Amino acid sequence: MASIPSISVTATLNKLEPDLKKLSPASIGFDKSIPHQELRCPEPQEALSVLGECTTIETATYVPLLQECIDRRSVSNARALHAHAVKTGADRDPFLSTFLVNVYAKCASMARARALFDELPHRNIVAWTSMITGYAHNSQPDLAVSVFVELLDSGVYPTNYTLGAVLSACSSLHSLKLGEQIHGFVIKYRVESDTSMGNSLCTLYSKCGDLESAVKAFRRIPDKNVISWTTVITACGSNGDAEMALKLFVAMLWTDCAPNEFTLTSVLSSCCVVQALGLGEQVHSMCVKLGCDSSLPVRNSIMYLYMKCGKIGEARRIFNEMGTTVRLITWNAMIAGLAQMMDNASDEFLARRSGMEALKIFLELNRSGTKPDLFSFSSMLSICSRLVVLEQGEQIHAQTIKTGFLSDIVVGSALVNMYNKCGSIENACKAFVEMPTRTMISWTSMITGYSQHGRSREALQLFEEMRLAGVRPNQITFVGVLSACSHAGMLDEAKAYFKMMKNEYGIKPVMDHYACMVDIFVRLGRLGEAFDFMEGMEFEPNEVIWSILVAGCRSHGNMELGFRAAEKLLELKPKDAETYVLLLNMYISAGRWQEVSKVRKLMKEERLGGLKDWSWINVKDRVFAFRADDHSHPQSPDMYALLENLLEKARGLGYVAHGELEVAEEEEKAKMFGVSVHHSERLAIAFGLLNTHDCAPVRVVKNMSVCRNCHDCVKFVSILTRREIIIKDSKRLHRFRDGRCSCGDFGAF
DNA sequence: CTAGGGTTAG
Repeated sequence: MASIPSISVTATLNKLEPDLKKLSPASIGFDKSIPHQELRCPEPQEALSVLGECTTIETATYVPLLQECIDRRSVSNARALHAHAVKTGADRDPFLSTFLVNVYAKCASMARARALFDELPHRNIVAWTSMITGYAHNSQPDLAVSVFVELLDSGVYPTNYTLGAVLSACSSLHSLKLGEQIHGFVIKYRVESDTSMGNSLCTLYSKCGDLESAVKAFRRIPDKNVISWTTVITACGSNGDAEMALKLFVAMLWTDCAPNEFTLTSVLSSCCVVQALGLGEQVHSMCVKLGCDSSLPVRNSIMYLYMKCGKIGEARRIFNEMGTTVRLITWNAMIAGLAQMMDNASDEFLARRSGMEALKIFLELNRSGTKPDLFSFSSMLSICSRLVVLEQGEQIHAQTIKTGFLSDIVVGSALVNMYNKCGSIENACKAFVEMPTRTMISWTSMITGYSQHGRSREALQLFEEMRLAGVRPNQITFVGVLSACSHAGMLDEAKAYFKMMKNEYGIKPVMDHYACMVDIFVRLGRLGEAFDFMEGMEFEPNEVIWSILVAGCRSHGNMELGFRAAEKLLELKPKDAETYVLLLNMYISAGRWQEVSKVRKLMKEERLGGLKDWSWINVKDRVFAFRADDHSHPQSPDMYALLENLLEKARGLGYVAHGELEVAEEEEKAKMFGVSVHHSERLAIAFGLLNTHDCAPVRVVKNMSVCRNCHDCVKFVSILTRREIIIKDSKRLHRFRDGRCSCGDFGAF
């Protein structure tokens, strides 16, 4: 076999491109696929009329007719032919009766296959194998295995075909233990060198999550075919090693083995993971050259690739071209792609645009008469949680109840998450409790929810319950646990959990865990210890950690450490405009003008000039966007009047505006004209208060962090209006109630 | 009587 290049991923990808460009169907010796011929299948009566009234019919006459039944999956025709064979006595031929078992199995009629199998006077190995294959292919892998056990008990020897069928059952059961025992049989019966055996073993280990053994099984196949290559490429892709998948694909191209639509689909999905648009485009053109682009899975993968790489227009074009062949999975890929884009979006505008597009597509999907499934629902719930649109989320919740998909674990977890992210922890809790089964992910989701709502005690209690239930936490669970500790300033607990994570669960701490720990030290004002703790990190701290330190040093008045952290932060050249504002504010308040101009210059270099403050609010299915000091909405006079009125009352209750420095460009303008500043969230809140009923919570999304003044101000507004106000800003969720915020006042700088 | 592909949650 061709050797696999062992160079770094990006280098490999760059090197791959010229090679791929040279590719053409001829260069890899690919036969143009033969057009699929229309199958002509006679109705039962017609089939019987072919046989006529003749009573001495040989097996050979039935076989082609039964073959057509298999191709058409026609149980009724098979039954008619079977009945006819019984009448003529042809079914006494062991070959025909065995074939009939296989026909029923292939037509997914396992009950009939079993009945016939049980009546067979001589069960040969082919009949046994047909039964096992049948169960394995008809989502009854457990029955497949028990038939295999029956076979062993009856003293029959399995063949490579039989073992392949059992292995496939073990794969769908994800049972490594069982599979390894079958692997033992493979060695015992000396069928290791059989290509299909190797392929089945590769699939087994891949499905059981043992990538190393899967690759080993592949390497041991002496004559590798397309299926071997496709299997190993898929194995890498589905076990989190997309780079290896792509390397293997290139290695494959150096052999005589041509890729087919299965291979290309798998390769495209790996391109999606590493967002290799350039490579993906070449694979796309290869699909066209090889005539594989009409395959639905290939098309879906291509569309999903463009989606994931942010080419919505291109994806839409492919989607529209698919016209009437659009199936549910295509809709789902579109929605999932948009959800992904939302997560990868560099700014809130792009994220919102993708999310709103997904809502639109989901509406189209429902109107098309197609029934959404668990994939659609879980993606949509994740989109609703990101957009903080509770009403739409509730509608989807209702739809999941009606369609019965609520009992799905993934949908259930997504629902818990949606309620949490929309600020409704009570409903999240209800959804969590009502789940028929809880996985690690549902526990994690709820723990994180409590933590984000500032309910640290409940978060930690739930974590202990999870452990008691015997569910193993992962990295993300511990992020939730540690951030719960940091919210409540529980340093000792945090240290203990950090240790537990490493020692008891063998989980390596990542950046997020360190960020939580540093955050605790900073909250408690123990800045020196925060620096000491960072010494123990196995990697360089990132901009998030440094900005926590800068902000902490600033609020605790430790300027010396603050400047040190700031220098480090500047070296990293963060991509986030808000971080620069943090630095600017610090340098301005210290009168360090040299650094101020340095930061300004960096911002220009990084093209982070304009900081635009925006907030969004959903009212009755419509989205309203506001900027700072926005006067564009017809209701503006009422909104400003309401705000001034509330501010007046708030001052009476003790609200004082801090002398914060203002840097956003709107504010600079406002200062020049000597007008007061109303940040966008205030306007969105005012609009929400005016346009929703008396006790409805107001939910606002903001593209920047809430400033300290607004944060204080909203607290008073929540008292004065007796309303719950939820703001999701660029950093965290704030839920204001009765003058208090769930963030514990540590979320605003 | 075999073997392989597309969409989901924290």
